[in-house]
Amino acid sequence: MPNSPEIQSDRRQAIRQILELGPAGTQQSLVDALTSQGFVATQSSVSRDLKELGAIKTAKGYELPGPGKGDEVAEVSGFLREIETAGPNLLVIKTAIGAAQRVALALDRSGWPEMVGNVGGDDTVLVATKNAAAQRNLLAKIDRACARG
Amino acid sequence: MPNSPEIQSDRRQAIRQILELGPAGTQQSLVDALTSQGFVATQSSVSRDLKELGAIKTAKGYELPGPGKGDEVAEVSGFLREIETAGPNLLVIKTAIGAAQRVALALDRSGWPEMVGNVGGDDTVLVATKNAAAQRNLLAKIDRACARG
DNA sequence: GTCTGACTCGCATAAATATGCACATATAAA
DNA sequence: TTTATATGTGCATATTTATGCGAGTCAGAC
Repeated sequence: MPNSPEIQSDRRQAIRQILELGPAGTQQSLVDALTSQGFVATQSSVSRDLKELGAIKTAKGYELPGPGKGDEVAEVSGFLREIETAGPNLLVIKTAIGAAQRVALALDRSGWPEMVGNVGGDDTVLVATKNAAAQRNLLAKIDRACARG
Repeated sequence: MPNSPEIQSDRRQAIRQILELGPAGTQQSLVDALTSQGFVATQSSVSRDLKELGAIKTAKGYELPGPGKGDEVAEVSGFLREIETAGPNLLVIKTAIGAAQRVALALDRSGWPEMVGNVGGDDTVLVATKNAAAQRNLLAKIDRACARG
């Protein structure tokens, strides 16, 4: 029983909030917490959500990386000029002259899993992604990072 | 077949070095890497080592938190005056006057798993640990952090 | 309307991780 | 030395997490 895309994003927002309060020991505990908030989800979905949110597992449980993860990209957002897809698994990012290396480095450090690798030239960065879905996600994430930066 | 404590610490050092090079996807891959370096270990031990090292699991695999984790404690090391054990699971930390709160906060943020909780007074912090082993480890970690700070 | 393609999800299960237990060694005490 | 206590380990397994697959839903094309 698939949900509307909205429900998914609401659920992920809820997970964010729960993790703000403190680490979640197991995915099951997150499922329970979500349930008590009226969300319906299984461990499977939570597993996928956590990956998508970029959560990390520490000795205490799941946590969201503090601000500073992904912010590397926000910091260079001023250099970005244009982003286009090229085929199903390549992004072409045009940057300010000479800024491509810096942008490429920031992307590397972001730790975003949909990115397989990238190369920075002078004013262009090529980003390889696993597939079209990853390509789409990554594009969305970069957009979001820019909105913040 | 238990090992001398030295082997354990060497192995953990080796794990540190391996993780410096890049994230390890699974614990088994770490076991293999260790084996090829002449260390004998099973997944069980690696699991325990990773917890002890404070490793985190990201979408890419196991990583060591960059410098900055545990450094919270290093930053307040100047306020520390004396550390003593009290029973098998309590540490009593004497600090500079008025600094106990700040030290307690730093300890909280360190994320060290052997710490169950702590309370800061004016010049004294009480730290509760699960047991004697955790007490010893924590003491060692604080010492190490101070050496750096 | 039907079709098609992209997407999300749960189920079942594969894969990975954590841990209780027993034993071997080390360490300390007597 | 002998004895007692503590620690580290592997094995076996419990627990937890990830994922292949099929079903359900939606949007857009026709």
